[in-house]
Amino acid sequence: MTLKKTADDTKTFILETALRLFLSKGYKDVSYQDLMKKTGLSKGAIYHHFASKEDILVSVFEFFLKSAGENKTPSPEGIVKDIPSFKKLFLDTKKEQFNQFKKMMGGKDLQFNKLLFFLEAIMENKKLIEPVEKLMQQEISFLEQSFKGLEKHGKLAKGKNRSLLAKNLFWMMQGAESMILFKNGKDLEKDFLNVYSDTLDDFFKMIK
Amino acid sequence: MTLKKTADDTKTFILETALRLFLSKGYKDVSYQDLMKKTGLSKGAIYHHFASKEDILVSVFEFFLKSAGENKTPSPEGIVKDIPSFKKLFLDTKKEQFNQFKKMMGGKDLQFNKLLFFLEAIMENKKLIEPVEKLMQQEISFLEQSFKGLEKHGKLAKGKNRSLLAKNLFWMMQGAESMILFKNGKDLEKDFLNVYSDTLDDFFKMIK
Amino acid sequence: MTLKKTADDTKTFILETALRLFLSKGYKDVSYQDLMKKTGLSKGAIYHHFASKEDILVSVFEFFLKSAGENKTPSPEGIVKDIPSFKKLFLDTKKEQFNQFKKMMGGKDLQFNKLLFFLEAIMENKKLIEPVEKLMQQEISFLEQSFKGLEKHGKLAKGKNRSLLAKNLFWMMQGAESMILFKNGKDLEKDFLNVYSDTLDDFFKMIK
Amino acid sequence: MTLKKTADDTKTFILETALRLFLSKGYKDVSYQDLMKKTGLSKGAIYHHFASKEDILVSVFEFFLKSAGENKTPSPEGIVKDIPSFKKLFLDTKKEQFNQFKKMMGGKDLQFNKLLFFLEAIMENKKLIEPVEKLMQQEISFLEQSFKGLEKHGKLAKGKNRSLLAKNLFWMMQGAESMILFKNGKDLEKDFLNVYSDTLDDFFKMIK
DNA sequence: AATGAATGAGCGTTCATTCAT
DNA sequence: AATGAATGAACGCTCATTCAT
Repeated sequence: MTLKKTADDTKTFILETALRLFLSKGYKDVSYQDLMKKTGLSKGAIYHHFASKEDILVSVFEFFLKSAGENKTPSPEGIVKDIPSFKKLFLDTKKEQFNQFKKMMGGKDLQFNKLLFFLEAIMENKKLIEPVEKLMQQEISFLEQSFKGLEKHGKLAKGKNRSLLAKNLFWMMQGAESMILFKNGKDLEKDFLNVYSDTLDDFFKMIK
Repeated sequence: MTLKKTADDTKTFILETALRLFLSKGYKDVSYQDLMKKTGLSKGAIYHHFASKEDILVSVFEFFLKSAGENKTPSPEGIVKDIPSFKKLFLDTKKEQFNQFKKMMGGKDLQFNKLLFFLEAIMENKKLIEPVEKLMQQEISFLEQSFKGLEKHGKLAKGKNRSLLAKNLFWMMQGAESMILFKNGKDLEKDFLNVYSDTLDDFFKMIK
Repeated sequence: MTLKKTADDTKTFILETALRLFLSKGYKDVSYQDLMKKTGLSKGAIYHHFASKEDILVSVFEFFLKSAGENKTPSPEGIVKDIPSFKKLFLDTKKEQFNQFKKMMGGKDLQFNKLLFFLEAIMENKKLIEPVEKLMQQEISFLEQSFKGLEKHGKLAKGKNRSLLAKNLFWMMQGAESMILFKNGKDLEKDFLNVYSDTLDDFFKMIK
Repeated sequence: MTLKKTADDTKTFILETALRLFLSKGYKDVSYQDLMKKTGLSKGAIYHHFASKEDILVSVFEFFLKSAGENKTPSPEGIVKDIPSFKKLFLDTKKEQFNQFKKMMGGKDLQFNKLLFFLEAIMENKKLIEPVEKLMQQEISFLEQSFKGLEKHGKLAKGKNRSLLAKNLFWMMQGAESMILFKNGKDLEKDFLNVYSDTLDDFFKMIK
């Protein structure tokens, strides 16, 4: 067992640092100066691992997607039996995602802005549109399978267009989420979880 | 009637040009160089009218909100009688907004990104949070009054929480809207209107 | 008797304002922006009265010299009878100069820096060297005549080179004065008067 | 021994160039354009070595003081035996300082203005007040020890306040020195040395 | 693998000045 | 006598990138 820092370690370390910075300040506002300061590496070292700032962005994006995709609950369909269990699963999954984020952000603050990160990334490189859409589709799938579970246990009227329900719930979540970013809450994590919980309640109230 | 260019004309002209640029490239990516090129004015002239880039942003923002707020349909409650009339009113309103935009954008391209504009503006100046929220609230109100009209004519079950319906529909719209930006459609306006139409259909299907 | 503001009034008003600014911030650091703000006039108005910033400097300089030259005690030779009367005359003259300054500076602060003003003025326009030297020569003359008075009343050994004494005392004063500017005294006027008093004492002690 | 240009070489080279420019034109009038032209380096390169223009000023100032402080005559007290030896020591010291300066200024012109440099530096950064005062105090000390030497050899009446004499002579020198700057002499060095010589003569004549 | 010296274009901003009104 | 719209050059500074070591 050796403590020697491998090239991969350094690359990953740069990616983590860059992700943290991108999420909190936005891609445009992160400079090599910032990266140097936060990584403790020289400009040359960073250029040795990544060909350009855009390269960093793309790599960070992939890194982010990989991290975000890791903690997938295997089969919501088998878990969700009724609305309370759906809600619990959803909130637990989100909590887990937050913990993942916090770990990524150095455990300190959760002052990130995913939306800005996505938008800037996509403006800089159109290739990133596809993975973002895929990520969204994954989340919609997760919801759809949950609805399937509900239906199986008679908690959702048969014949409902589950795919449509899932998509709409997802957008409602997204919209409600973005609202938090416009506000200046103290405890971002709590705000998010509250919004998720309320939105779920509202949703089921709405579809009766 | 005179053709003399007044100071206000120039200010408005700068604001229009800046709005166009901000919407298509984002605040960060618009430089005084761009503004000079597009307005035909010198840097000094622009600074004569606006104290700083941030001042331009704030002024553009107010200008944008004023423009967006002008074409308000007076009373959706009186107009909406059933779902088709709701849908027609909504789409007509959106079409009108698009025309307003297109006029603003010089009639040429509709390659704008409202979301990025809002996010960057707010990141640059927290005072802009409030007007954005107000604008959103106005749109939600519009929807709520439409639901009231529906209810009055028996097209919506009595006792429904109309405010909740309105908010959720708004978020669904927002989410669906943002999806368009991630895609690379040829005819942005048609894409938007289609999405609005589909989303409305989905919504009413969903709440039965 | 009329209250109408004449052109001369405005010119003088600009000069006073400019002098105040030059003395407190230095020529280089005073912009037309500053002049506009402090005079309440427009750029064009200032340019109407003075052809350029250098023109303002030269005019201000003449204005300053005229003001400084106005309060000349007519004949120190007739007044100075002994060292105490010399000291009194000198300090009174300086006090009078300060009052003149304070009036000029709007009665408020005495945070001026004559030395910087002279140096910058001269660097900008070599023609200003001569009047500065003349002003200095006037002050030296004042001292020389005082020494003449002392000698006449037997308070100064006959045969002393009064011109040399005057010049040296003047330089000592200048040096001591400049020292004040390097320090950050609270009460500049008191500091100056103390230094003058001490320097005079030292001087007479020195030449026995 | 290698001819490789090290980072320190470049830093020192920038400092030398900046000092030269500051002394001849004043801090305010020296731009990065000037620095680029005179050093042959790019703006970015200069910024790589110094964080800001103020940083350059402070560093130049320290560099100047270090250079000025290097050529200290060890013990004037042991060397000065009579007025001629005092005068010789003083003029030799000044000549040595001039040579140092000339070397610094590239051997070419001696069109510097120490006074303006000090004033501007101090106005830009109050921390520089202290070292300037210390430098002045060193020169006064030098004079005081010379007087001690004179006294020891009976060339100065016992009981004279040597400290006071030194301070006053220093200010006379300063005043006389500054006069040179107001004039437009052809041979600055000769002018300075003449003034020093005359002032010393005058001084000893004055205190008899 | 990593350093940091150097580049050159671009940034937002301030400046003194001109001129039509 | 006075306004203020407009100019264009210059300012200090930051940026992503290159490259010799």
